[in-house]
Formats: sequence, structure tokens, C-alpha cells
Amino acid sequence: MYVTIPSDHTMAESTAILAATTPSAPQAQLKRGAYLFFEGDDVEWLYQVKSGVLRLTRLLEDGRRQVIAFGYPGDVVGFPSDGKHHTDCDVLVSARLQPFRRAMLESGEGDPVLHAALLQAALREISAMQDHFMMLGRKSAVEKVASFLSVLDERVGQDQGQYRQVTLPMCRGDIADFLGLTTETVSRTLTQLRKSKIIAIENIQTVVILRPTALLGLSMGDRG
Amino acid sequence: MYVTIPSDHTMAESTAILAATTPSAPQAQLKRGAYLFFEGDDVEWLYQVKSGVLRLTRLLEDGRRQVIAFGYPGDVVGFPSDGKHHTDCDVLVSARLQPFRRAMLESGEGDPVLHAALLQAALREISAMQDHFMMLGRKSAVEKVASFLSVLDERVGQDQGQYRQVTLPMCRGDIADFLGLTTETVSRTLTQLRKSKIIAIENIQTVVILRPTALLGLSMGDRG
DNA sequence: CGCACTCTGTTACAAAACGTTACACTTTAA
DNA sequence: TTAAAGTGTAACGTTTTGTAACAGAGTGCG
Repeated sequence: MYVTIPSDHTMAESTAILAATTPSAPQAQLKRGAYLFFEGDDVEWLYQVKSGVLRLTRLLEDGRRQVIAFGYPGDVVGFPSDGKHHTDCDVLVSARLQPFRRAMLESGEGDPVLHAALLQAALREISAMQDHFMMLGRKSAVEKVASFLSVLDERVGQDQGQYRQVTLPMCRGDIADFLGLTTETVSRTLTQLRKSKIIAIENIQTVVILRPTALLGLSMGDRG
Repeated sequence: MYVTIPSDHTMAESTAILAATTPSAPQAQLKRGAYLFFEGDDVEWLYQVKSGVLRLTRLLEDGRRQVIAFGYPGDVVGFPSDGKHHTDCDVLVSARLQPFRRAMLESGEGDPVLHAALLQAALREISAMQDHFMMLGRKSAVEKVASFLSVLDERVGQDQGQYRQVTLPMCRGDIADFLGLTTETVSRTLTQLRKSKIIAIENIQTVVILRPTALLGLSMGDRG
């Protein structure tokens, strides 16, 4: 999951699953904290997330970290480049995963439909990352956090009576490293949104969206 | 071209051209200022840059702009998502382009070798964009500009007697929008690098790298 | 059970980085 | 030649970060 510019097809497309195909391996179940792969590993499998949440990260030698993406249901992770993984990937919320052999993407032997579906997933990935560029490069802290919450709401928000509610399985540091901010700034910004009554923070992992329109406005550059 | 973490294979890989294949269209020659496509256009062709430089951009409604990438020889541009372009693309330096039908990527009918090569280009694109995330999200102004010059040097730098020399066909505003800075900051940072004798600015489009190691150091977080 | 300890998150204040504004200068195009 | 666009530089302002202190939740241990 990246922070993309809102669009109605986003969810439908990305969760359109590679379902009607012959899997080459049974689904795998992984617990919180487990690692799927590390940067530099040879790619054997791609994975489509069926349930749970993954985290993809890159590290700089001096310890700085960038969270590249969160893997939500429907997302495909593990695209190879030169046959290798270029991120670490671990499990944030215990996940069910559908593995696909790397060859299914790269040569498509056997199943052209699956091959095409994985290719389309890669192409969508490129487009989503382009959107995320705009966010990392050109948005303010408030816009970033507001965008993040909006996208998460659109993608996995739940109805909670009058309002909608978003669960944040990642810690503040993960959000910061995803949005290019510090944990303090993420924390301060959430407080600011709470004080403007745009969100409520029910508990540390649960945000209630009180004014979705205001949030969306902030994410696109309206003044607070 | 993205600002990726330096690696010896970068150039060899990306300029490894889709050469030994049957082109489905003759090469095209485009002049500075010409547009290849706009955001929202249906994708008919992908293009591999043979010579010249392209610029891929995205716009926000309020006018903020992100330069997504520069297209240098070897790069492939125009990957579709949902069949559409998601950036604008225009010509910075008059370019020779090899067009490939979109179907060559998406269905591969006719030429499996070409299909595989285009797919690999897309996968490399994903990896390069991940590196660029790190840069946009986690690097300071000096690190960004130093990284930019280092990558450009590695990719298209020319020998100039004792030193190496880089041509910047894009204006300061383009560099700024690529790195997530303002033109002033780009300008100040270049001045700063010039005053520390790490680069010399021969003319507005030509930078001489006096101390490549120092530049690389700065790009990875050493103090100035 | 209570206690110290760690980890995460929050807040306040100071500091740094970067952006904004303004203006001079150069180059390019009309 | 003049206007327009692009660039360089400086002073100033804003945003974001860094630092530090503290609160609360969870954990291990006596």
C-alpha cells in the first residue's frame, strides 16, 4: 500500500485477487514478527496478501530507514530486480499469503492468465509509487498524515455506527519512516488533527474519522 | 533515471538495450519541447530512449509538481497502469526513441524475448523507485543534490582530462521538483558544493566533479 | 502482588533546515 | 532593443526536527 491520490477504482482494482487461477503452492500463514525475506535474498516466490499486514523496509548504513510500503490484502509483494529482493519484508499483523513462483511472473510457463495478472500487479505498483513520490517530495507533514489516514480509511476503514474507524497496526515510527517524517512530528500532527476534531484517537491503534471531508481537504493542501 | 544507491551494475544493466529484437516500429526522432504523452492518455506505445533526455512529471491541482524521472538512454518509459499513462512526458534534449507496442509488454504476442526484456525493465523500474523513496523521504538537501550529481556522473558523466564532467540539460526548477526541494535550495546547495571545491560550475549546464569521493561521501550522509 | 525496567508515545522548547520573498543579473527570444 | 524567463544571492520567516522530560503500557523478577 502506498499513499496514492484518491480514486474510485483503487480498492476494486487492487483487491481484485488472482483467485481463479491454479496456485502453485498452498497458502501460508505467518505470525507477527516473522520475516518473509531480506534485502539481497534471491527471489523464489512472490506473495499476494490474503489477510493480515506486511511491512517492506529499506535501511541506510547509518540507520536511517524508509518504509517502502505496507502490504494489505490484495497487494502483491516480492517483485524481483536482477533476481533479488531489494527490501526487507516482515509481518505486522499475522497474515495469510498466497505464494506464486517467480517464474510465473517472469516466464509465465503454464498459466498465461496468472502471468498477466502478476504483470498487471507490477504495473499498478509503478503507478502507485509515482503517486507516493508526489507525497514524499511535495507534501507537508499535515498533508502526509491526512493522506495516510484517508487512504487507509478508503482501503481498510470500518464502519463504527456514525463514523468510520481505522486500525493502525504499525507503530508511530513506522508511519514516520513511511511518510518521511519523525515520530515526534507524526505524534504532534495526530494531536493537532485530534484537537481540530477531525479525528478522535480512541486508543493508540484506533483512529476514528470524525470529518472525512476535512481530512481529505487537508490531504490535498487546504489550510487547516 | 532515478537517484539510486550506487552500484556497479546499474549502468550496464539499464543500458543493456532491447537491441537484438524485431522492432514493431521504426525509431522516432523528437525535438526539445515535444510531448510524448500526457497523464490520462491511453497507452499505445512504450519507448526506449536511444539518445537524448526525457522528463516525466506529475502535477497537483494547486500547481505543485513532481518530476518523477528523467529518461536517459537505456531507460524505458510509458509503462501503463489500467491501460493509461499516469505522468506527462516531454523532451528535454532532442531524442531518438524506439517505440514498442503496449501489447509487446502485456501479452508478448510474437516475441517472447522482447516481452521478457520489457518486463525486466518494469521490474528494474520498481527497484529504482524504491531507492528514490529513500532519497525523497530520508535525505537532506545536500545529500539529495550530491546524490543527484553522483548518479548523473556514473550514468552519463564524461571525461574531461583530469576530472569528470556532467551536463545538466534540465533547469534548476526541474532538479528541485525531482529532489523535493525549491530552486533556491538547489541553487544554494550547488554554490555550497562549489565553495567547498567539490565541484566547479563551468557554466549553468556544466558541472565539473573535482572530488568525486567527497561528493559520494556527502550523498551518503558524511558531514560537509 | 508490587516494583523496577523498558518501550512507545506525547509534549514543550530550542535549534536547524528549508522555504519565502525580494531583487539584481544574465541569457534568450521576440 | 526590449521583454521575458531563468538563475544567483541575501535577509527573513516558517516548518520541521532535535532534545529532553515525562506518562502509560507491558514485562520480568523478586
